[in-house]
Amino acid sequence: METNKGHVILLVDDEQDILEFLSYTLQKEGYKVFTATNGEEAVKKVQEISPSLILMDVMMPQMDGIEACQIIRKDLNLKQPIIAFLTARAEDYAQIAGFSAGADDYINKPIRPRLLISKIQSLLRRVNVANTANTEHHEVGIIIDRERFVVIVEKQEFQLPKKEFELLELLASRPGKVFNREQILSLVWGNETVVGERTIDVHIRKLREKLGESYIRTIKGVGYTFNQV
Amino acid sequence: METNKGHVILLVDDEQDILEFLSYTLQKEGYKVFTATNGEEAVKKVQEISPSLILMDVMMPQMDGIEACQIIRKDLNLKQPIIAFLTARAEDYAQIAGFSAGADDYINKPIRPRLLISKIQSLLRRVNVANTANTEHHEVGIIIDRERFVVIVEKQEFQLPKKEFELLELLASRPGKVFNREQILSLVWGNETVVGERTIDVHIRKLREKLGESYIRTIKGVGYTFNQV
DNA sequence: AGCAGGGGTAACTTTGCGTTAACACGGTGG
DNA sequence: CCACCGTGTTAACGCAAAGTTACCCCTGCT
Repeated sequence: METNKGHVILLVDDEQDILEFLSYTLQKEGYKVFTATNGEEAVKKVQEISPSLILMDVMMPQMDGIEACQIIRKDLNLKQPIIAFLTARAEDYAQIAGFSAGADDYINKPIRPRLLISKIQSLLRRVNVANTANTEHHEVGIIIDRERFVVIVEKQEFQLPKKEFELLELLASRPGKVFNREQILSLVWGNETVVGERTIDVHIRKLREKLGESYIRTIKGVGYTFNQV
Repeated sequence: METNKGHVILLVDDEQDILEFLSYTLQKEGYKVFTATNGEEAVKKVQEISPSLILMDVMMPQMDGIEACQIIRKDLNLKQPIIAFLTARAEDYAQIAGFSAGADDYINKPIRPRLLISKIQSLLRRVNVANTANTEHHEVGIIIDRERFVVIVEKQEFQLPKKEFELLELLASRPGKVFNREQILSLVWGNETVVGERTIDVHIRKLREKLGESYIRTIKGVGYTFNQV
């Protein structure tokens, strides 16, 4: 899936071994990877390369991850990246502090590569949605907030059930693109699960009921698309 | 960083060499350092100087660290300091006892100065986080006081048990963010401990019972979130 | 020993999401 | 004009997730 490629990831850890290992793993997946060995350096790099995602150790010399996180979050000139902390066990409190400092997720050491990749994918999917949503939402008037699991349409906030949310998230991730039923099924439901075709219609119906008729358009014989304009 | 300065640290160890060495290291970083050579002395000093942080050896003559820790924790008149034990590696058991006596962390000997500094910074940040959290949550109508382990909702004060407190603390650390069960389990319970899924529900229930129904919202199939507004 | 409270589990209930089934409707081609 | 296809719409049902309650074990205190 070429949507994974091209994302810029910043790795921050004081241990060279870990940096190399992760760097290798992620580059193999097609990401552009940059590194830093402490918080101070990380903040500088963020300004230079404006990454989509930061994977950062909590405990580091010079400036630790939480402090760096706070600084990045406060800088309104930055394109805000997703920040995930790497933590060893027994640092529970640091994790909590991490959340209140503005972290989006955490990943526990020791790192399992496969799990890491899949977490990264799901984190980066947010960006697609958030970005397109943010840029488009002025025109479209819709905001999809995955973190809070709410959708805001014309200043009205909706709390959608899981599947409806995921479906909307998919469609809105690329406004104008027509998703066919096969794609929708495999992206929202997954490749294994087999459900009847009518299921999609029903969820579309519920979405239209809540958001209004104008957001999702049917292309007969093809699929559905999230309305631009 | 300015926030580090001005913190009062109490060192407790029976070996004069260590006291001097640590004293020197920490003073160089800008902390105000006091010392004691046994538990008894430590307890007295705490009352006098009311430190933010205590670094204390476990094994000491007169009164050992664990006993001193218990006494300090029980004294409700004290501004509760953060307590970290200094331990040799072979004292695993003492560490466990230390946590149940109310310790916040432990630091293994031999002490690596840089690591020590960074740990201290992260420990002391708790105080800051707790403080900022207090002000933030005023809007929400809830105050979470980590120092006194107390939650205040609409002017009513609650003494929560540890697990309930930690769970609430996590959720409230980022109002609006949805935490899934996996995250909750690993952040509140830790990664190794395996507890049944229903355990979370039960604690959520107890919290709702005490705080009222409106603070914690369930997002079915996703997780829980602390309500804004 | 006895008691109290925290923490966890087990078992049952409740809820509401996701899915299906059944039918309606409109366009299209034979 | 009607048979068919793709989709819209609604109601109903089953099931998994969350709620709830009671109970047990452990620890600490008296």
